[in-house]
Amino acid sequence: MKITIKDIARMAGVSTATVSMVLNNKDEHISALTKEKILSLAKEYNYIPNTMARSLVTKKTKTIGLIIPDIANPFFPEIARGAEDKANEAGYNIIFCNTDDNIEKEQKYIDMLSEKMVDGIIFTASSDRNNSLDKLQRQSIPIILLDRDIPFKGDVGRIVVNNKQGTYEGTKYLIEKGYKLIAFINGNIANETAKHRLAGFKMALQEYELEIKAERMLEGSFKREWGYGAASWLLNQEIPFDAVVCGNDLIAIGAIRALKDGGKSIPEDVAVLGFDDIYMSKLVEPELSTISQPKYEMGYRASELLISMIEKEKNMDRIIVFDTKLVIRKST
Amino acid sequence: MKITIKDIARMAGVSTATVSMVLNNKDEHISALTKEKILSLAKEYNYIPNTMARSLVTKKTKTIGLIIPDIANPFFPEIARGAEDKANEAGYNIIFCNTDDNIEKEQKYIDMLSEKMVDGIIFTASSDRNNSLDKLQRQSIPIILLDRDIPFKGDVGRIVVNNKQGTYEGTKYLIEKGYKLIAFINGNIANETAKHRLAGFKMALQEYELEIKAERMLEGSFKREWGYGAASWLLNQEIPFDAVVCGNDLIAIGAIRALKDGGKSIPEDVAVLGFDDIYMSKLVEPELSTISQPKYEMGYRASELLISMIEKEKNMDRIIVFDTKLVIRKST
DNA sequence: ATGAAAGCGCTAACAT
DNA sequence: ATGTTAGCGCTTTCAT
Repeated sequence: MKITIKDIARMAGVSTATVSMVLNNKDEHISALTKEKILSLAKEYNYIPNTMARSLVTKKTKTIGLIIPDIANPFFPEIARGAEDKANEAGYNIIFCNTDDNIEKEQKYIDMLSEKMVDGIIFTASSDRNNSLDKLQRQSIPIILLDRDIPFKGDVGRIVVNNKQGTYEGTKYLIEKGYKLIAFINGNIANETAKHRLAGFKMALQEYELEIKAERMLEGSFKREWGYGAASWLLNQEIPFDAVVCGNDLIAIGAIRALKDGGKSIPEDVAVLGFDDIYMSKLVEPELSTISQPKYEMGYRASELLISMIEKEKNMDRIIVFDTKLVIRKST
Repeated sequence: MKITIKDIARMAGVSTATVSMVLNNKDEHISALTKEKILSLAKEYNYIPNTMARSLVTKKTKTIGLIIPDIANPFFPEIARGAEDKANEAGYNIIFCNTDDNIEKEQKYIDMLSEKMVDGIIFTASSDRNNSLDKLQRQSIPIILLDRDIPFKGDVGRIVVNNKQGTYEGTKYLIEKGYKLIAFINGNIANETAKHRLAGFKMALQEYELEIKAERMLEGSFKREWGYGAASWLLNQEIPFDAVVCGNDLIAIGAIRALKDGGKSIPEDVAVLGFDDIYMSKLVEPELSTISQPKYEMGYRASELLISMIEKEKNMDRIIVFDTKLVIRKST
């Protein structure tokens, strides 16, 4: 049997307005006595405010939506954790949604979230063929585009990492270490991220006047199985290579396995460089060198930016660009 | 500028009641014509129902809370994914919360969730010194206790795995393979889970009349660092052992590393058995044999049970016990 | 087949 | 310092 401000008002012999004010600390002109009375009554009867009722009038729900492809993909848990931590600090809750990069699911979730009147959305968009964003904008729900920087001209916040710079530096490092025949196993190139990573790779080769050979640049998906398949293919085709930079760590982990199965030793015969720095990159053997993204912080800052947009703070940058960090372990 | 049923009612020249009924498919006695009119108006103006207003009267929010220690812990993403998938199928959203096994955070989240009027909560409880559950029960919010089966006499659903049976079978397998000096590196024994896993281990030793030596049973935390430390200690103390079963995979992965650093080869010198079957157990070298829990399904069934409790279905079991499955890979 | 009206629990002017 | 009132957007009897 839930108790409401009405009940408390009756018991305290005051109006609901008074109770509401006290309970929301807008109590400048409330006498200490009634304040006391209300507070103790609230405690005694274990009063729990009904935020739905509040939200209905204030138009704020203190909840934000987090739309990602898949929480079970090792790249996302840390991001989600960062986002949740900041949200929680600021008194917000997070509703999380897994889209599997499927546009219909994205649309459906976006609809659900806007029905739930979330105050804002953090969105890892699968692609830009997506009118959901326009829909959201029309409702003027603040949006943060996270990780995947799709072209969208609306007023959104962006959290991106400098992918091109990342592979550029990683590849450069390899070149300066003396590797000359460097392959690139990419994820799905429909993805902006994949494009930028490839661009950084090429840029480094160009700068050092190394040949950019198509047969050494493979494109597939951001999965371990693809990394395994691609590296095996390179081996089977007897395409010469002494290093391979990978679109992400999962690909790299698959590639390492294929290389080892093919009798290569790492990094002596072939160096392998990953991207992301997921938890398990420290656990494979040899430990994976990788281009690290600050995942936790990306999530954290995404929430932070979103909340500042929600609360209409001025003068903050709408775009935060993170630099990657080259982490050298044992595979290069 | 959001549009409401009131607007639609005005435009269609009908009452809000009629609009509400049509939009909720309670339209048995509504003429096809007005139905049509309302539906097309709703579409044209891109009507989005305000679920807060709805919830205020129906007392249902179609959202459920998921309280776990840490989404960045590799054990939880799959569970969360399973829970979210089922919730989504049934039209529910999930609010997720990370407690770090910290009681204050648990309490705070539980309060937030009950203010948000979630329809139910899936809860991985850190301990039973916790009156939050009573609080929830008083509000008659359905609860599922997931994974950690704390003693609580209220009316809750439970999703548990047969931990004792798991380590029993795993240990038995090791014994039958000929291992005789089996160590056990456990997590924090304050935890019911840890207790049961230890009990299964002992049971197997007993059954085969193997000595249960205290020096071979270590207790720490469910972390990789502890696994490394514990295995190193065993080595340094020159305590004889030819196999080690671990409280979870993270511990096992740490132990493998320590053993390798100590010059042991696995499984020739020492066999290592994990528990959980997290994603990365396939990636370490040698691939980890482990006692597998059906994490995705546990999450999925947790949502399913919770939703059936919310929707007051009868005759379903309030407790679902999952069996573990011994997965033999290369480390044993 | 449709409408009128009450009310969910709360906040926010505006009065007093 | 506190009360009155209206209303947020919706659902749900009960009438008609």
